[in-house]
Amino acid sequence: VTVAHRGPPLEAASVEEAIEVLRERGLRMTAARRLVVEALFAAEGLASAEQIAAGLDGRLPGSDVGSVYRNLERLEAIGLVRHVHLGHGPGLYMLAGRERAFAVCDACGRRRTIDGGELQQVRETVREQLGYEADFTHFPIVGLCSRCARREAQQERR
Amino acid sequence: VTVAHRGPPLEAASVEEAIEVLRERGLRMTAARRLVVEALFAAEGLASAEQIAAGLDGRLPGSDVGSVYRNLERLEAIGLVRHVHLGHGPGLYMLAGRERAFAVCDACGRRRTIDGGELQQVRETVREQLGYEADFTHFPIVGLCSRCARREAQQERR
DNA sequence: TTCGATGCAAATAGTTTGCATTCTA
DNA sequence: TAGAATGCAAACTATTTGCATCGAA
Repeated sequence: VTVAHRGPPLEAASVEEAIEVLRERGLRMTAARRLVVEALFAAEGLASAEQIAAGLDGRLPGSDVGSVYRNLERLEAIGLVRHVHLGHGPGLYMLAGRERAFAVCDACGRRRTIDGGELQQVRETVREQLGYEADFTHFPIVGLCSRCARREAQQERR
Repeated sequence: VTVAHRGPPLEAASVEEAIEVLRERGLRMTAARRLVVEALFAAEGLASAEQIAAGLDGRLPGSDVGSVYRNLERLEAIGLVRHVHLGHGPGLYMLAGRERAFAVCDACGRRRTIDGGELQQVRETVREQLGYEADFTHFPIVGLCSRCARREAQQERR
């Protein structure tokens, strides 16, 4: 299953920087590995293992899915990469770096990126109410976006 | 994938009541269907499709997994059942009824049930901060439970 | 020259689906 | 007795793993 990385995520600003981190952690630099890292930078957001293996639709060389999974796992173990589950599809991978969460609307399905700062208050409230140090980076916040909430309220009024 | 049920969940206090609801919704009552409902009542919490099909380890007759999935889907569509994804395993099903959420600790893995009331404040904060009408019933709140948070803080101090 | 990493294929887990048959309403 | 639901098996999606081979350090 997933190897949880404890401690702060690693921030890599470029492919080269990420590769340097890999080396420091004792991982070898190979073509397949480089591809995974490049794909994650190129994706500018989220990508599934399948997409990475396919070279993001042929934009990059790509490689074997099995190896992609193994590499994502290793990169995740050292804190360079993490993944989210936004719904019922495949897990989606991203560079760890800055804290970012997601909100998915139950009605329209649109998803929104949430900056870590926007969650400070929410985390504070969760701490008070539940005594939990919440981390909203693995699963999204699911619910109704303001637009859909408004629409649903209207429909009920009829 | 999942058929989202919109509107309030249905509360059924007993197997008989649930069956009545099924009938009202035009669903036929069959042995396999009854088993799914009985299993969910007997589970007193969460159960996977596989577990239900196995009759909760032989305590109940059980039936075909495919049919169990189909039935869970139908029951979910009418709002009698819902499911959660607590981690990387199979989806876990429960009777819809009362609002309940889950919190899972990243470190010790323990999970806790959260009553809907405990989340009012949190939902309020999410509304203020993100403009979202959050629903914490599909994915758990992940993070560190107070005990593990304390332990981690101690270890860092060293 | 040694292991770590790869590619390929097979295995596994979870879930969905096609179809002939059964059974409820 | 029409059509909803079942059981069984096959298909499918996401992910993991065994193993012979390759290549980075």
